[in-house]
Amino acid sequence: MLDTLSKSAYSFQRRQHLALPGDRMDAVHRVEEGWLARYTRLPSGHRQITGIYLPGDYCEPQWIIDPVSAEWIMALTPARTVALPLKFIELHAGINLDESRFILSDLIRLIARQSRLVIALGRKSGIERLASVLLELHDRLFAVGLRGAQLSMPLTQGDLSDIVGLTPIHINRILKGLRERRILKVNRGSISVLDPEMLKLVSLNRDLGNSSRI
Amino acid sequence: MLDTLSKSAYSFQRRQHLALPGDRMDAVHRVEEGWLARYTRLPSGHRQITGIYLPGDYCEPQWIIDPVSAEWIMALTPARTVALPLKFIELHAGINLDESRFILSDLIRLIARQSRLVIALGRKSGIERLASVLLELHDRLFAVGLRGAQLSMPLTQGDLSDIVGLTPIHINRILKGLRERRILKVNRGSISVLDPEMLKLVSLNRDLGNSSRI
DNA sequence: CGGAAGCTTGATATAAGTCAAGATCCGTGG
DNA sequence: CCACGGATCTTGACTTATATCAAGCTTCCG
Repeated sequence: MLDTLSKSAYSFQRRQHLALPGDRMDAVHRVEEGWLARYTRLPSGHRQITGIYLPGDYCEPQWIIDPVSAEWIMALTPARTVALPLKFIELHAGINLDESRFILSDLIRLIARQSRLVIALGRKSGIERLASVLLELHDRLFAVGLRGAQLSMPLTQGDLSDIVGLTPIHINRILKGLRERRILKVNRGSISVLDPEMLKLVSLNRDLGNSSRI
Repeated sequence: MLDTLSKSAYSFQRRQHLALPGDRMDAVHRVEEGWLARYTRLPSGHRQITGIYLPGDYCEPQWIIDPVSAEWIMALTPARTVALPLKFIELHAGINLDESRFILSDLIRLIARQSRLVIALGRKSGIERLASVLLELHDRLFAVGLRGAQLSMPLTQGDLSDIVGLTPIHINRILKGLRERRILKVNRGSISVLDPEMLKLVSLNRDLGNSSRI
């Protein structure tokens, strides 16, 4: 009973922020529906997205340790979350141990995802980066049981460019190639993966990615 | 007494590994001396460094939550660490609370550093990336009280290229420019920051970085 | 119906990579 | 003590991936 009382539902419109840098938070949010992003703005005005939260993820699990937001957290689509107040998931209090363990293990996944993004941005070509990111999102959706139409990814070409650090124009050209090769289905504001195996190959192999001349 | 008994000292030669991916760890290491790096290898053979550990840092604080190493951990210089066995820093056990809090707050810093690296790799030019990374390392060294000669950074141009995701050749050219502008002192295998304020400006401003024609 | 957000494509510019050749330093074995 | 070989650094010439600039198109929504 305490448990249900302690949780409350939130909903966000597209582009609405869940947190701003410096905000002191009193809850970790579990995403029920929709997509969120954490991002930073540079002096140049550019935006870099440093992580994506999907349904089932805890949004900013590190708030369990330090409840101050370090970045902007924004809904990429209309979204619903459940707020899990920090006072009910105190680390050493012996209450809600399960929930706190889930959150901490999500924290591990967050770190692993950030590492993979560093690797993609540091050492992969444009097409490989894009393929890596799309494949990872596809697999994460699949893993939480979202199939069929739900597997379509509500990302703008501008969003993608802010994840992989490329120009929207260049994203467009890469997507064109992958669409023509029947690896992706690309609509305005959404992308779906038609051929995950092929996408995997593209994400790994520079030469494969480049060969538009087959 | 228990406390001293539970900690043991390790030392590593340059290039020696502290952990390999998949290793099950039984301790978090606190770095006493020297530099360590976490990195991943790509199919192409390239290496991407995803983080640097300096004296005072806990090496892989996430092992407190999941004691399986996700990446290679290697000494960049001869290094000494103290191993803090996980069984003595059980999260919810109420023992060694202080140490466990330190480790967890280090985890937060790890995430923040990874985010900054993503931002640098995604949205900054070569010179800005290099400046950001060098400045961050400089500031971290300074913050733990390493001054003077200790502030010199034992990084090879190859190491730097694997941090910022650029060719060693290109690193060399960028360093040349920064050396000529008296912002850095560059020796074989080590770099020191002569002018942190200027380096800060370079790390923020694309135009400033480009202007070799002053 | 109009305007904004998003997408598409072409032409050109530029940052960074690649290839090539040496130079310099450093540890190690004879 | 010296010679050798490997790692590291340096520089030049050329190539390529990606950015920039420019223009127009499409879809959606108020």
